[in-house]
Amino acid sequence: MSKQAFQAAYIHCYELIRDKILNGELPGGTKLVEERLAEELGVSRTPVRESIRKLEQEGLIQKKRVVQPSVEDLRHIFEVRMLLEGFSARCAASYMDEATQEKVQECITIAREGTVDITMDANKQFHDLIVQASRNPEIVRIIDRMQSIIYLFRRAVVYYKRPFLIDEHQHILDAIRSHDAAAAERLMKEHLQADLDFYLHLGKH
Amino acid sequence: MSKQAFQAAYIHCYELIRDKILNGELPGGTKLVEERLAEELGVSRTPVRESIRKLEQEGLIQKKRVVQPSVEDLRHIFEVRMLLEGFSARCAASYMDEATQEKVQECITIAREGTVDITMDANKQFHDLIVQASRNPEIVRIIDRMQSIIYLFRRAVVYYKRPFLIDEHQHILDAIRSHDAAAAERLMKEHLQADLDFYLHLGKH
DNA sequence: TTCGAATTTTTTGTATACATTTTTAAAATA
DNA sequence: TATTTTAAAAATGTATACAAAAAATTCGAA
Repeated sequence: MSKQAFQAAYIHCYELIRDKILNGELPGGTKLVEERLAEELGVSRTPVRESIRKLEQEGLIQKKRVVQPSVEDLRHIFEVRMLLEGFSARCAASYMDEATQEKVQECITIAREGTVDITMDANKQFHDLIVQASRNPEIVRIIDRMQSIIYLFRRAVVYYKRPFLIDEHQHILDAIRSHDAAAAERLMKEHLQADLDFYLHLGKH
Repeated sequence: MSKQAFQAAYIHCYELIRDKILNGELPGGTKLVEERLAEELGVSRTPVRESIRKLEQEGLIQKKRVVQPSVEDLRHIFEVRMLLEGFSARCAASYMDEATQEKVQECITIAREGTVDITMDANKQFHDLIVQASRNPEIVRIIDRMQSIIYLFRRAVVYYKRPFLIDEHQHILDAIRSHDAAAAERLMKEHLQADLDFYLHLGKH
């Protein structure tokens, strides 16, 4: 049996609650009551409490309520993404090894043909690999922390099949492969801006 | 009596433990034992536990031990600072109103003549005001989260009286005042790089 | 001695009870 | 009816007890 067969309850709770938020089972605005969740998950309030605190730190919960990110929130997050992921793309153009470039290419290929879920995963992986090329754990952590909210957003984008999204990914990779740092950064920023614009436009309906 | 006269114990604990870490009473590497801290602070383990979790999220504690940031950690943090504070300085050149510019000027003036503690506060305030000019709460939050580790660092820098530090602040403000966004960003990045270099050089002794 | 198994001690994780605070609902007054 | 007061309930914060896990120590054998 694996050494990790047993998982502390509070970690398990954290993941369960997080998933409930991300898949919409706990929609934005819902008040999280410790006792109710405890009963639902079959544990005491203690681990639930810790989970909620952690989710609060991550920004998915605010004042015991599930966050419903506003358009402004999204703008702010994307501003940070453009800075940090743009920088990461620039690094990738200098540092990323061939094997990783191959993996990035696979993400693009898979995303072209997969189901919605597979495409979402592949697109996330695409960004993750580039962020990791920054070789800066702080940057990785910051982007990771925003991931949850980005996730809620990305779901909508892929669901509506934003045109050119995957082509843009390909262009970014091409720039990285030809070690054109300035182009990689610029293309990444434009790509994120397009994502954001598309999303904001959707909100108009 | 004010409505906030009473403070939840876990908030109080958080602040006390945090201060103990920042002022060196709990030096890097120290193992934090819930029960001992609880006794020391005169509360039960419950609020202490929550405080530790929060400090873990903030990066001041890792695996129950007080973090001792490595040179690499510092490099990574400063890379992020250069990106985000550089951007903020750029924004400041466009958006910062005159009243705030005045406040920034005061920070510089105070820092020139104050004691070590006053100078530290003023320098922190200088950076805070510029970060706020980004008008992006995400950026403010990220920088704030790094503040604790930055604080430990800044203490050393001011203690050893890095030359030109305040002059550089003045140059940045001048660029902001003349609405030269590119210069503001460049000067801020150079300033942070100089800070980092100075610190790394100190470490060589 | 040195290594490793076994045991003790320490520390953490969880449940539960109770106190305090906040929220909600109800009643009473203008 | 609207608004404030008061009472009720619900929810959170805290302490404490116990169980499980991790760490430290002891002991014996090579």
